[in-house]
Amino acid sequence: MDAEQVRLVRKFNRTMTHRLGALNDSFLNRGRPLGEARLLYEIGAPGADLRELRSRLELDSGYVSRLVRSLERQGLVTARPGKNDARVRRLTLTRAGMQELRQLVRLSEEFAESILTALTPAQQNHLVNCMIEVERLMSASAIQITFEPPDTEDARWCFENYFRDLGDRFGVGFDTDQTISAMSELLTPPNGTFAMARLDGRPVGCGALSIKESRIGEIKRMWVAPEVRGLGVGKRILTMLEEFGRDFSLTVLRIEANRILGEAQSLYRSSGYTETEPFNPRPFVHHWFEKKLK
Amino acid sequence: MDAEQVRLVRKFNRTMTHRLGALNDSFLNRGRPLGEARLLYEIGAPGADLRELRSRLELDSGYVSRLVRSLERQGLVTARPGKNDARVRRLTLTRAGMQELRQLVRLSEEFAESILTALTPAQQNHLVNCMIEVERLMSASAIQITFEPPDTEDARWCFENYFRDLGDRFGVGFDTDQTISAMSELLTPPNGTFAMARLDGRPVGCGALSIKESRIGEIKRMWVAPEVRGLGVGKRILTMLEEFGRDFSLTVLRIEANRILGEAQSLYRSSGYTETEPFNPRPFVHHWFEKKLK
DNA sequence: CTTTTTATCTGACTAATGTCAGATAATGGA
DNA sequence: TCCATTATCTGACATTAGTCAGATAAAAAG
Repeated sequence: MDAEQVRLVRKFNRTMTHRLGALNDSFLNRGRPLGEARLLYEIGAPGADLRELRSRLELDSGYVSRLVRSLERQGLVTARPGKNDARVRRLTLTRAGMQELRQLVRLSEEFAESILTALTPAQQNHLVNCMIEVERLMSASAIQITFEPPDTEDARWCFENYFRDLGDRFGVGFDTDQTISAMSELLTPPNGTFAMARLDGRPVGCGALSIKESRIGEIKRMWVAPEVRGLGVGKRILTMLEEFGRDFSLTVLRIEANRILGEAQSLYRSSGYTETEPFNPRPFVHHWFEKKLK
Repeated sequence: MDAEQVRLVRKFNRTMTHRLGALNDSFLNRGRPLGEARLLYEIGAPGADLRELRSRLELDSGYVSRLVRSLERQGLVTARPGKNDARVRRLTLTRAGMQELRQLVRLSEEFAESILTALTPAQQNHLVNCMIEVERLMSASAIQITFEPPDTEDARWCFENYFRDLGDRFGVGFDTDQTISAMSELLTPPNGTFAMARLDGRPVGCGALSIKESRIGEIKRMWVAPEVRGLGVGKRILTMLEEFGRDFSLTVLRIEANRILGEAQSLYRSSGYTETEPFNPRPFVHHWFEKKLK
């Protein structure tokens, strides 16, 4: 690891902590405790479930409870039992709460503007582009990949995106609902497995492995969200699936690929997969890869 | 102001606050209150004056006093009266304190490394370059320019840099000491003024105006630190000096410039200065500018 | 040699932030 | 129906963070 680069990243972290700390203290902290302001901000215009806020902000349930109570007393938030599940409290902003939120948003906008106005238009553009790159590249390290059950709402969301992407590229609609539900058992051990990539809890990619005849696994449904493509997420998912394959003593992994997804093909090739005979001719599949596991 | 750009800057602020907040909470906060850890980190290997820490971290003197006391009790820091000024307490880390500091540095390095290792070498390079740009461009809005007395240590430091820059470009040494001390009175109202640009308290630029014969001011010692060049600091200093000139009913401002500093010349031209006859022929001066104040 | 300023310390507070162990009620599954 | 689980609430704490008004001593100014 290049020590100079590490130094520069640390420097960046320090100055950003300093600058953004100043932001949070002076802009969001207007007469109201920071915790309350943050909560108000996170509830936002569409409202939110208390449960969700707790996990998003990683706060103690008792603490959140009291914060919400305080916001209620100030007439900024209303809490009512959820429709589907009466245990989960649904929080929405009152009219006064919306007013406050707009105030907070305004302050945060002013801060952003104060950064931009100091620059020429060309510099503004350059700054924003660099920010986008920093965000994108830094997110790579925050992406976590874990094995998960394939029948959650998030998994379903990934599958839908996977099929939509396919459909977009081929100009064909895929009948997702049927395909998705049929899969759930096949993608659970010992029949197979399902890996999901998450960024701050939000799904941003997935991949599945289903075990066919003895010792042969088939990798499918590899999908990576557009905003994190090029960050090596696909490769990491593939590696996890291969490890699972080894643990289950598989000897060969196969992948189908189509003509259009060139990135996918080069991922497979660079991961040691070699093109073989069609092992399972199907529509929209033009290439067949396999790799022997050691 | 472009709303989309403002949105992107806000998004950047949010994700960075989130990511770096996680860093501060989980990495730097190892069994010790964050305040103490920060202080330890700021004292650092070379030690620091308590006074300096107070202003750098913007903390209440009572609060710092107690934090230091706590660190002393833990055997991490020793405080002794300063050599030059026995009021100013000099803080140094004990052996155990150094150990702790190394621990903190190590954690922060690990965090930086975890960001980099997720990327390919080319991406690492790109990320670091983007970070540098973001830091640089964001610092523009944090630079504050104020009128200050010209005989402080910081002013002196700026002057030395100014003369060093000149000397470097002409391959000549300037006798700074004599020139600097003689100036102090000329650059204080009503004889003139002195403006200093600061970034987080650190001087990063200066400019002076001295009032000559009736109604004529001469601008001199315009200097901008290399790391913030191109951010419009020179222009802002110039504008401040012009405002001062108007307040003192000056009608004309003059500037001398030399052949080599092309950036300076274009700054003057773009600020409405026009080239005139030599009003004060001197070595190393090749261009004379003036501007009528309205 | 006074007087003022500066740097720090101390005591007395307050508010914010957070933690933990039950209590309570809705839900889901056996 | 009964039981375990889940989501939240409540009370009782503890710690952290921060403020403010003097007190004290060294240094600088007059």
